[in-house]
Amino acid sequence: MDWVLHVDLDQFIAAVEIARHPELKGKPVVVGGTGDPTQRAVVATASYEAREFGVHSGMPLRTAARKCPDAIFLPTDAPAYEEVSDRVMATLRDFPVVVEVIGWDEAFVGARTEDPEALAADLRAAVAARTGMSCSVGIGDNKLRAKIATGFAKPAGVYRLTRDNWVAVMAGRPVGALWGIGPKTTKKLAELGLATVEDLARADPAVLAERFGPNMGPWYRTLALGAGDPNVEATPYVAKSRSREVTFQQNIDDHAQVAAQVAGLAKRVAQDVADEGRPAARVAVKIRFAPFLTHTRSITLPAPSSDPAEIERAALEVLGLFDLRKPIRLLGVRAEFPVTE
DNA sequence: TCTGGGGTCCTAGGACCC
DNA sequence: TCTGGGGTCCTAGGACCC
Repeated sequence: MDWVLHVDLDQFIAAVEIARHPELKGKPVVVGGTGDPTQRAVVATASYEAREFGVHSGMPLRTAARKCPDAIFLPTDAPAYEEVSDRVMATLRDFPVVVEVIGWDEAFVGARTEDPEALAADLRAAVAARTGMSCSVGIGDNKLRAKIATGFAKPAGVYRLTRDNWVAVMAGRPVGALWGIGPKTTKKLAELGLATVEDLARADPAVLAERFGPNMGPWYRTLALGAGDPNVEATPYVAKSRSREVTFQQNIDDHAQVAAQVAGLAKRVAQDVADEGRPAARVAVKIRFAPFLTHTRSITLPAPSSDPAEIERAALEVLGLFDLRKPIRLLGVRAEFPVTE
């Protein structure tokens, strides 16, 4: 029968660093930003040893340094991770399966087999042999179940989650265990008295629609039932937008400096748009004011354009829509491609 | 715990048109 | 006078994910 496997590399970024610095093996390693834990940046990945101290992805480096003072801090090196990631994905594609890449360190694998555990073991062995990377594999009858199964497989394991064991495994777990329900939605669901997956599965779709909208509300309930997309597709990724943003180590408030930064980001975005070979239809500017207030303004271009001068001009026009009296900690520029193409 | 960078999708209100 | 109903586009913001 048809299966969805979710392959997820274990502590991927830290694993790449440890592979090329073997002396780090067994030590708490934290990768993020420039590797300077006094800077404004967050943890990209922490090794399992660092996680023992409560360090996790997304945590400010400063906080990580406080929790784990002996950790080794390393800068993020995207090209190195991309190179290893490409080799992992190529390894998966060597199997008679469909591979859908969903990030540097994970992919869905669609396969027709009578023994998905054997396939998972073969994938794990091939990835380890070809790249030195350890991965975990979730087996499911759709993407949602496969993805959640991986959490139970980690580290370096395999786990199967299907309609047969969904209720037994998931019913009592908090709604946040579902892929697509984060902290904010968890809180709102709790206000409706819905804390567990079973609570959500039994909830009235009309009540959920009232609270979360006509699509999202009922969709949350289908997540709780374990419903998901069973189709794995190898179709290449087509970007809908390209963006660049920068957080300043010290807030800026000089208008000329702000305009220069926006122009610089616009130039980088314009290059990305040119590389894409498709014109942009909209240009947006994002500003995060101190302490942490984020606003976005955007305009539709008179006509889709790949012209760097036009994209820069549009970004500066959008910048003019903001009230710039507060200090700024982040600036971003985004170009969006036309919806229909 | 003073909170990156790069994305996606959904919601909702107002404009504008018939 | 104080008023419909639907459709689409534009824009801002929220939430989530890796």
